[in-house]
Amino acid sequence: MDKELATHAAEVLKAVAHPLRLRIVDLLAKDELCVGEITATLGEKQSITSQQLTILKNRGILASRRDGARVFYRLENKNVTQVLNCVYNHCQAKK
Amino acid sequence: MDKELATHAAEVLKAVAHPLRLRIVDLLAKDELCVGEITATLGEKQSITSQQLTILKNRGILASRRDGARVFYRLENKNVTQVLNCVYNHCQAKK
DNA sequence: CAAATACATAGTAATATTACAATATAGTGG
DNA sequence: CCACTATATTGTAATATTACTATGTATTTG
Repeated sequence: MDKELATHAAEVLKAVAHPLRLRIVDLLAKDELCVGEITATLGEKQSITSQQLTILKNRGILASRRDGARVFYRLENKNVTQVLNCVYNHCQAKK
Repeated sequence: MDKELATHAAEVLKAVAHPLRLRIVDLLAKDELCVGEITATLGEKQSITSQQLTILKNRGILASRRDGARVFYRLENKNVTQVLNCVYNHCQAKK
């Protein structure tokens, strides 16, 4: 297996290998949402949510658009959903 | 999405979110191999390879058995292969 | 038992990640 | 412009990860 591919794949995996980031991606799988909605839905602090949104955006998982005072985030890398489904199926199968 | 599921899924993702660990898992997808073979095939240092094998074993991804002086590692968590295939497909699709 | 081979672990310095509080910036309405 | 809402960023301490060297342990062979 290609070393470069491994490095790239590891970056993608690291990007989502965090409980809050996983929940954010899961939440945005359906529609785009603004930061306030994401924060409220997940019950996390504003600054932490924003921080993790920035990480996901920088790593190409999410994209954002500003609409007035609000910023909406959406899933940019749709393939990530499939990766997560695999992991979820695996986790639930283990129960 | 369940917070607990997110935490568990994140742990699995973190376990494989490392270039060398990904290459190890990929290598062991076919058969079990001993540490020496893994080290030689991947061209990494012995101690680092052993360290990463231990991490993968502790996190339930691999299992091992001793046969004389050698220790063979094998994929214990077969579901991980599917997760990795998703990531690889994604990475290659992006090219 | 001694030497050699195979593997694991300890110690460590550099770096990355995390959660948090505090503050800054952008936009809206009056 | 002012107050308010919405989001982003900064600074920081705690913790985790990484790569590496050196050393330890287990096993086989002579």
